[in-house]
Amino acid sequence: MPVATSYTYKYPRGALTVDCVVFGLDDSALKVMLIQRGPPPFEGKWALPGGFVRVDETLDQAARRELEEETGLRQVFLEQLYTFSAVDRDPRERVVSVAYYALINLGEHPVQAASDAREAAWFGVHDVPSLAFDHGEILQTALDRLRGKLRYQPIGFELLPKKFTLSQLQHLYELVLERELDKRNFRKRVLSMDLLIETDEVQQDVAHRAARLYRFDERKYRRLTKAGFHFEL
Amino acid sequence: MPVATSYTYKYPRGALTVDCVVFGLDDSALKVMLIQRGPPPFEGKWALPGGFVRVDETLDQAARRELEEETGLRQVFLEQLYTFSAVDRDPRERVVSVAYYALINLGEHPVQAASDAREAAWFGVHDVPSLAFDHGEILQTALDRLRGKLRYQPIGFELLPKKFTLSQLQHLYELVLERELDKRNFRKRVLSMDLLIETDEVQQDVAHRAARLYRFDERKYRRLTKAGFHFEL
DNA sequence: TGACTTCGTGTTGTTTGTACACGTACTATC
DNA sequence: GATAGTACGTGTACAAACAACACGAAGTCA
Repeated sequence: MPVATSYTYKYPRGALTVDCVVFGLDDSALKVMLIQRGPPPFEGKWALPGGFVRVDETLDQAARRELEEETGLRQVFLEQLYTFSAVDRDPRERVVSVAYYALINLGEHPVQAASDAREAAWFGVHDVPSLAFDHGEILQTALDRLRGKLRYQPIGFELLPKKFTLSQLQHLYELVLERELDKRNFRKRVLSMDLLIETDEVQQDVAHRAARLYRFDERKYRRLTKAGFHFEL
Repeated sequence: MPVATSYTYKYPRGALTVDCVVFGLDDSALKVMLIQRGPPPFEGKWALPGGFVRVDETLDQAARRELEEETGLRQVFLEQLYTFSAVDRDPRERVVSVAYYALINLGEHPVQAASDAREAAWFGVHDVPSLAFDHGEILQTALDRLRGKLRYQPIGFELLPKKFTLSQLQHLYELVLERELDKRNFRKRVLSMDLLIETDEVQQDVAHRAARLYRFDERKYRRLTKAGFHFEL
């Protein structure tokens, strides 16, 4: 550890943080993970997980580090969203924040209690309390981005288990896009892209006829993408 | 002016800059504006216009200020692109840069010589020299974004004069998307959106039959957008 | 007046999108 | 073991959108 206890610059510098909007899919709703703040400002309020960027790490690294420190999540889909810079967005001092969004499957990524004992919880995206800082605006931006991207990039699969049924996939699209889709037409389109691998397994433990499980063929998708293929649902 | 000559913090802080990718449309090609660097590092190399963010301004404000200072451009279309944060992207010290892209019409926005005497020039986007810092990567990201957005947002009009011909519009799409479009089909689609206002003027000073001039109906576009309309070309 | 350039316009065949219903497989309960 | 309940998996027909394609008219210039 360096002994230095302060750093001096010729001009004032704002601080730089990352904030993560973590989306998860419950069987019934699209959820977002929030953390209850300990220290002021906004003590006790809910906020997005995030924190200060260190001087020797990239923003992606910072986002992944904070995500793991505060929620235990590792190796998730994570993408930069937007950089927020309102001068008074943090009441303490100037803070610019680079927002990220992450997509995880709730079943395969149980969220551990945060290591520093702050409480983490899932909220339905249409049922979040008032948030600290400008995190409400960040969340709204993330939702818009997710809705936009879902149509023309295969990011929805990040919200599902590796093996999933076509009904689960359709349900996910209906939840995010907020409109109903026709079952037969949806299946026709999805399968016509030829990017799903039909496994020989079916759903377990359901109280009705079990549906077939599929996997997303990511290798094939990447191959096709390089050849100019354009995903769209 | 404050008397203080230094600012001290408990932890080291990187600097924050903005960089602008300014696209302009010449009659024959899509161009990008570059500035020749004076001081080291990368002295004499071409780079994107940009500079340090002040502690009391937003990123948008910083981008507009730098754009005006270095190129004289004001009141242009400007949108945040991405934030670049490779630890060694600036050899002097840690610098995180928020990239913006701007779209201007070359005829209506002649670029003045930069006030601080650095040279500014336009380059065809496929004909740029090796750039300072990671500006080559930033430019490539901006090009990808422009190509992607052109399809589903009416940003192309920013590159044209207020009154333009359908051929100019088509030409722009062909230049950016890098493929030929069918004239009759293009016109049919554009006009069917009913967002262009036919003026009673025609092109001037051309050595052939003059084409009719149109204007983009931005008010109507905004109105329709609020009602759920989705632009697509 | 003739040569040259760009403008502006419709139709047809093909592909894609959309609307729509029912028998089957399996589980749980009585 | 019969029955009720639930979600699964499938095809067709009509409408709309897309793609391919050519030529006469308007205007300038020499």
